[in-house]
Amino acid sequence: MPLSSIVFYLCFMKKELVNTLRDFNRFYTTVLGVVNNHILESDYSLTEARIIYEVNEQEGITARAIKEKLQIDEGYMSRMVAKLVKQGILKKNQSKEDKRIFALALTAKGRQIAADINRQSDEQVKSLVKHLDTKEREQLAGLIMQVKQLLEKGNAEK
Amino acid sequence: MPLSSIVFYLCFMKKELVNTLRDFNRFYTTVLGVVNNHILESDYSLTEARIIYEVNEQEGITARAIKEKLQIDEGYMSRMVAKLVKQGILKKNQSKEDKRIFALALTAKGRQIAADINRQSDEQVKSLVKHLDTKEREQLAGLIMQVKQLLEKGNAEK
DNA sequence: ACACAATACTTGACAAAGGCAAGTATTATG
DNA sequence: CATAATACTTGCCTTTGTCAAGTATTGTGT
Repeated sequence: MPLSSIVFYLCFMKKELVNTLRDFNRFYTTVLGVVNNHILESDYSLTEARIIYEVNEQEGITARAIKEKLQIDEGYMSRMVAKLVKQGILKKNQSKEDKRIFALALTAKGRQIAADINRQSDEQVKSLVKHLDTKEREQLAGLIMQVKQLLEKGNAEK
Repeated sequence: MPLSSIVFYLCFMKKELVNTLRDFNRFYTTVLGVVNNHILESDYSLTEARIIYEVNEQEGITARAIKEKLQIDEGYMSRMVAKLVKQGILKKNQSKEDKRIFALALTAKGRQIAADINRQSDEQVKSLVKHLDTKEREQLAGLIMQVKQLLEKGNAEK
């Protein structure tokens, strides 16, 4: 039985899930704050980076879909898209079947920037786990996937 | 071998830790956004709530210590403390040995509010795991403690 | 076909949140 | 004792985000 499991067990006996989760949330709020503020050392805000990421992942996605996935205010979303279009990063293709809808896509420049942001994000995350050896990294990857899976189970966040 | 482990294994084969972690970060950014915005339905902002929490945890903590732990801008921190003092939630006790330092503490009202925020946070977190059965909850608690432990290992965030 | 509701997005006005740099008061150091 | 360092404050500013009203388009019931 590895030490971490023993530690885990002893801890678990004293705490309830809610306290554990809240503790984790506080911890991770700071982790994300640090990570996100360093991505921000690029010229794009966290929200912009997230939007660019989503469009890169799913070309043709609508502003509405992103807004719902990322929980962004509708008006703010609209402005962000307008700003990114103006900067030549995004383009809007109006649907012919429904003129209210715009399919979003990255321009060539946008794809370049998405790649940059990806690289920077990778760097940030790498520095987060730089102190871990191979075995611990594998462990961590497994753990967080399981966490996500459990939390997604009923909350239907894709 | 439980299904989740199989799923985990299959997933792991295809992804590297960095991608997994980044995916988790995107996921958890939204989770925390939702949780925090609901706490925010109380009259206090996330940052205020975090400050109140820290003072409640450790009476006599300084603004500087909180600022460093939560990674808040110094000026912003100062204003937040001033605001909370004005609202009768915090009090500042100037140290006699070093007049630059103020030991922060909650007032009676402050403790009341801390309790309210705690209750609301509990509710929020509970709704996050409401779909899980007892066994899954125990699992989750164990997982997140291990995640935190691994991430804290070299980053010296207390 | 036509009023009415719903959807997708936009815009204006505003407030909250946060960052940066200079400033004050106090204490530590060579 | 001059200088640096620490703890906190303040002014100024930008970014970020919210809310409500508005436009254009499409769906729905009669």
